[in-house]
Amino acid sequence: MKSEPDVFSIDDLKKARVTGWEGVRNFQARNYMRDSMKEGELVLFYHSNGDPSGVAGVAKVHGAPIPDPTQFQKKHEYYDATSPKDDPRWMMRQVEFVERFDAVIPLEVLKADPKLSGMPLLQKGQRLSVQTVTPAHFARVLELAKSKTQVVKKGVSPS
DNA sequence: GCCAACGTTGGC
DNA sequence: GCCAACGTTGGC
Repeated sequence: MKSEPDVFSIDDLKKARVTGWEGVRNFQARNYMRDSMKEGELVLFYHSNGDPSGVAGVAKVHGAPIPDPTQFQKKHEYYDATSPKDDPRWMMRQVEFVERFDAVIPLEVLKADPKLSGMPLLQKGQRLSVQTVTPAHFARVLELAKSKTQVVKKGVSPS
């Protein structure tokens, strides 16, 4: 699941502990949340438009699908006048904080890893904010998160 | 800020 | 049902 860290970061999730994944207005992403996710499943938390962009931690699916409340809030930027109250168009999941990685695993590192080849996140042009991860890819990302030999991006000073 | 890639909308 | 126009995403 992707979020812009300026808007909602892994640290924000840690503070909140549980949050509703509001604002998804893409049908495929909605379908993944509504139909594919199972309660208790783990989620990679991805920072998009980050510095760097990459996987920042792990969350897990909390509870059943529920209607995204913002679709009915007139003043809200995610308001959708066409969504019927008795049959909400936009369903979301709640996610619970699990883990914050010591460092974001940069997109560049993910792309360079042969074991992650074919991962949907890494496909050119994909923009889905919610997408699938295979168990093997998931395990590999966790491995990278634990690895001390993680490639350090050139030109980034240590802090 | 730029721009490629993509989803959605709406005219026909 | 096609497709141009438009808006958005997100890396860079």
